[in-house]
Amino acid sequence: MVVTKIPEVCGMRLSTYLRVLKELAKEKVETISSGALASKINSNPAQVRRDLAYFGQFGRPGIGYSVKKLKVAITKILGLDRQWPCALVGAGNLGSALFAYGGFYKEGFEIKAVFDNDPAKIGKGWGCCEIEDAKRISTIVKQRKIEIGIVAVPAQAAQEVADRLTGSGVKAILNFAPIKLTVPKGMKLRNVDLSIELENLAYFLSKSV
Amino acid sequence: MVVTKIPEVCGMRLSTYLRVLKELAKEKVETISSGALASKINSNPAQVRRDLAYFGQFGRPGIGYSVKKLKVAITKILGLDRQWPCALVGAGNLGSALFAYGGFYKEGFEIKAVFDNDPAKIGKGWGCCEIEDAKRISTIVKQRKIEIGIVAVPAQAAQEVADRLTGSGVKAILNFAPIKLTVPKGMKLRNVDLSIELENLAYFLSKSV
DNA sequence: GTATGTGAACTATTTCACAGCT
DNA sequence: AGCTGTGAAATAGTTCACATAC
Repeated sequence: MVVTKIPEVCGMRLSTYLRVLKELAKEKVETISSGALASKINSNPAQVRRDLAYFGQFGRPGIGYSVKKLKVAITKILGLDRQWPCALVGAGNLGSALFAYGGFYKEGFEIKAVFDNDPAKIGKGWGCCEIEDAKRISTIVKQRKIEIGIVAVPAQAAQEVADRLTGSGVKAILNFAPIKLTVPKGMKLRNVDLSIELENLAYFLSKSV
Repeated sequence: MVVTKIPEVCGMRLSTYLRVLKELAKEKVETISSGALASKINSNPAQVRRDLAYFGQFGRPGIGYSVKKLKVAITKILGLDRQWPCALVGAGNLGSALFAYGGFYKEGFEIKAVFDNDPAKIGKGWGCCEIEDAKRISTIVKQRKIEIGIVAVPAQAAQEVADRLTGSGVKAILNFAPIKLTVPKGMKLRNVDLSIELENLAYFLSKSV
């Protein structure tokens, strides 16, 4: 196939395919067609086939896709065939929720350090981690070869945290602070903004009246 | 202007514009150009002008946009000029974080009820709310005229919760459970999936190697 | 018959570029 | 001069439809 630009959203969809495939694997389903896969999520057969075709030829005409093989293939495409050492900054409510949320660990995202700047929290044991002083981000990130930073601090502290993370070699940041972070070029940044999600609902509700 | 279809992502961008405008209003800035606004977020002047033009003519050639007027206009477009009664289902870690996160209330999203199915939690006071039995969702949602449901329960409980919410007149759902919810047509659904966000980072990191 | 992979058609969205207003 | 609003062009992404493989 000719080299084609892969749409930005494709990665996101691969994640959802993978989730379905894992479910199917558990149920011992052996093969699945693009149509059947599409109907399990909000999609259509052509979209599924196209998305997969960007990365190779995984299916067999007349048969469909081998659940097991496709699962392995997508896991690899998404880079989930390895561990990703993460640091969580912010041990407040949101930080706790993220830490407790088991979903990360399962996919290879291992929280190797937790930081906060509240003296009352520093030193407390937290699962396997001990909460450490945010001042020590640089040292520890380098030491533990952390690659992804999760920013769960208030807006006004977020940029400084991001600077420390990027300055210590983190390659990507998942930002929960409701602020636009400035990061060096080449750094991957994703924002999850809870207010904006709700506002978006309000927008659609208002429109449809 | 000719009636044009408004891109899906436009609402999301309006939210970010609004955030900047609020900041500017605080700083007593009176007007701003599309270029200056664009440079404050990751955008460009043409995009900003186009987004605003979908909804009317808010700017003045040679001058720019009145910060105050544009703020009011976008607030209205996004449906944030009113209160949105919300129900939070799930009083676990994530639920707590969402409840504690003040950002909602500020924008008119008022959490009018909190539900859980854990007997140890039911009855406990939680800020102004009392945690109520998830069995009572229907009654209370109707009673309090709740319009938006926030689902912060484990995946296996999410569909049932969603069914109860939609069955009691909720018009939109913000879903944090890592599962594809099925909702009646016309219902607005947004998903925030923490694992998928992280997976997406991993995907981009893997690609760029 | 069934289902893939993929050019080609189509649709959506962004960006250019400029007439016209302040 | 500076900046908006908007046709038109360019780019991105989705869906069709069919040759081909099982």
